[in-house]
Amino acid sequence: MNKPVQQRTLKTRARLIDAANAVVAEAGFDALRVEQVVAGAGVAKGTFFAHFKDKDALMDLLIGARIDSYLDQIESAPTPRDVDDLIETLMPLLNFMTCERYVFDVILRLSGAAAVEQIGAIAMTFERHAQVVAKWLADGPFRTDVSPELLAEGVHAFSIQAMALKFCALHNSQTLTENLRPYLRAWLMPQPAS
Amino acid sequence: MNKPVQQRTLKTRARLIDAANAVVAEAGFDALRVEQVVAGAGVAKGTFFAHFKDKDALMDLLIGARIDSYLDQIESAPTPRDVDDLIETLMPLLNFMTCERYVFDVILRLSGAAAVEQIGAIAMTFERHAQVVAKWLADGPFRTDVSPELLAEGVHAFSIQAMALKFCALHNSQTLTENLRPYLRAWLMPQPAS
DNA sequence: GCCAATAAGTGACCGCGGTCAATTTTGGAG
DNA sequence: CTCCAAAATTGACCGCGGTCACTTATTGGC
Repeated sequence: MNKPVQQRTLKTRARLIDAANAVVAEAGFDALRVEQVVAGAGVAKGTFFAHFKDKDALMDLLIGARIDSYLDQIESAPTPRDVDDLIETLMPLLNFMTCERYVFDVILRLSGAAAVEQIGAIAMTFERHAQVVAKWLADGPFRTDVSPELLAEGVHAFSIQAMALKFCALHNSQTLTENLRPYLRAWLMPQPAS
Repeated sequence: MNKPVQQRTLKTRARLIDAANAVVAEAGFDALRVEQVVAGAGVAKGTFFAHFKDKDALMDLLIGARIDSYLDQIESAPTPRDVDDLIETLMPLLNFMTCERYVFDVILRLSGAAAVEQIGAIAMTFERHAQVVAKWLADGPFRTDVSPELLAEGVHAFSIQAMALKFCALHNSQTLTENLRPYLRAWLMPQPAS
């Protein structure tokens, strides 16, 4: 039984990821060029694509890792007591997801995997996000006529909506928080007329 | 005062759009190549970009026009009496928006204009969509504790969510309609526990 | 009808993501 | 140690969106 993966492979992969992180730190995600990454890692272009299916796969890794670290923070935060509390807890993540237009686009594009066998880091974080939020919503002072899972999916949908508005010239006069609050109030604590 | 736009310009533009529509009819939006469009129109590549800022601008026009025609149908439909009725009325539009993964991506990307002066066709249709739905929701048997405008934005957010799930391997076992129904029931007709 | 001034059109060229046949490196079998 | 098949790497090449200095057509003033 062969050692299935060589040491060299791991080293090259690490060099590519390090180089990519350096480029991102320097110039942001949108400015990342594959040629720059391979130059920084000291390998040929083809090597990059032997390690990553395409540029999106690298972005999935880089962005997914950061989302995951935000989720770590979120998971260790206390259960929010109301909508404002919930929003405040989510804000670091939402701010990261909208730090660049390009980042938001990549996240939307990769948040659903086309096939089960190619679920990426970002798609995983979305599952995790839903679970964390659902657990909160089951405990909190929110509506109980629908399942916490459905509520969490709604929080997700409205977060996407609010983030999209941030990039829209017609609606970006309000902050993300201000956009999100009325949605979540109406979603989580409805007061329908009798 | 000069005639600001020449006849030739309109003719070339029309030829480009015709050629683009022919390509789309033949092979779909995703397969459209600028080189194929200019070949079909009998002009040089540079001419294309004198008429459209980029390929997305052409897509905005083509896709926006189709969305608009679906909105015409929707607008002339009777006010929906319940959630299922609403979904059925919206379905032709939602089906078109998810006819190709590429089309959905373009719509998401162009649904918010980065600057007011460059609001495109798709962004316009989203405004129109919100107005049509808001008018319906004001009349129908739906919750009244929040404004019809906010309700309409929610319908939009959940529609996007349901469409995204259609492209997601983890959640595409249900149809778009089945995904959308529980969201809209919970959003438009909440029954919170007393 | 002629002549600038301006608008429209051209195509060679570039940037960058992605491919692949050829080459080098690796690690275990004999 | 030698050999070799699989794994890793290479870099020339391609596809395609987008640019721009230059050419060609149009139009209003004389």
